[in-house]
Amino acid sequence: MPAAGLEFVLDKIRARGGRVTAPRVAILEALLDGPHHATVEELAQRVRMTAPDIHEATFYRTLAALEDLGVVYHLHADHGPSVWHLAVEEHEHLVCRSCGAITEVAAEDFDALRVTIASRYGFELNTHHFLNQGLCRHCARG
Amino acid sequence: MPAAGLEFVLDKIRARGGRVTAPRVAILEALLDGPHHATVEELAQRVRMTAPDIHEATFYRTLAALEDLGVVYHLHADHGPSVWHLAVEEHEHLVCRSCGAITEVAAEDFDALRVTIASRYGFELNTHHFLNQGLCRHCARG
DNA sequence: GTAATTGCAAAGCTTTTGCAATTTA
DNA sequence: TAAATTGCAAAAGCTTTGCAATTAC
Repeated sequence: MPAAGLEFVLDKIRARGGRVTAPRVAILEALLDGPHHATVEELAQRVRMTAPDIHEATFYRTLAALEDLGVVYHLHADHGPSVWHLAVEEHEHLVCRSCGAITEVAAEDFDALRVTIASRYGFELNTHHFLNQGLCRHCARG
Repeated sequence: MPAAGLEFVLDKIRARGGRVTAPRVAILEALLDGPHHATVEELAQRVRMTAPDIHEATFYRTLAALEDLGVVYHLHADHGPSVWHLAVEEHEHLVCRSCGAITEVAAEDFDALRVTIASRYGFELNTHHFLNQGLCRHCARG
C-alpha cells in the first residue's frame, strides 16, 4: 500500500474519472503533513487554517471516496468517532483505554495470529480495521 | 469469568446493593437462553414476548450495570450497534464482513499475540473488546 | 456541456441523560 | 421509608442523504 505523495493520489483520483478539488487536496494534505491518522474533527481542525469553509459532510464524502481508492481506511475507536488513516504503510494500532494514546506497531506482529486463525477456522482475519485496545506501557504501570 | 446461572447473577446484583427487577431478570434470561450475544435491538426482540414494556433506555442502563458487575461486556461492531455478550466464557469473535456471521473462537488462539505485544511494546492488549473482522470460511471461497 | 462534487439543511441511528413516578429491599 | 430503578421525552454524538448550486474536466 504505498500511497506516497499528493500527486500520486491526485492521479489516482483522475484515473477513476474523479475530480481534483480544493477540499480534496486540503484534506489529503492534512493527512500527509500531520500524523497519518485523525478523526474527522481533527482533520477539520488541521484544515481550518488553509480552507475554513469545507463542510463536515464533505469530509465524510471525501474520505469515503479516498477509501474506495484504497488511499485511506478507517478504524473504529472504542467509543467516539472513527479514525481515518493514510494507507501508506501497514501497521496496527494499539489504543490505551486509560490515556487514549495510540501506539502504532509493526503489522508483522499480527502475522502469526492471522495464520493461526486461517488454518484453524478458515477465517481470513483483517486485523487492522479496529483499534486494538488495552493499557499502554505507561498506564499499565501506574 | 464463570457467570453460570440466573441466580448467581441475581445474587451478585443484591450483594452490591442493587435491586432485582422484572426488566433485569427478563434481559438476563434473554441472554442466558438465547445466543450469548446480541444487540440491544435483538435483546428487545427476544424479551418482547414476555415483557413488552421495557423501555430501550432500560436496556442500556441494565446492560451497563451488568457490565459493572462483570456479568456482561460489549463489543463494538464494524458499523451498527454494540453487541452485548454474557461473560460466561472467554472467547474471541470473528465477524464476517460479507455475511455478518459471528464465529466464536477459543481465547487461547489470541494468547500468543498478547504475549508478543506485551513483550515487544509493554502494551497489555485486551483483545476481546472488538469484533475481529474478516471473511469467514464460506465467503472467503465464494 | 456534462458529470462529479459541494454546501446546506435535515434526518438517521445508536446511545445518553434529566426528571418525576414507581418499586425493591 | 430510603435508595435504586424505570419510563418518558428530549437531546447528544457521529454519520448519511436529498437537493439545488457549483465546479472540474
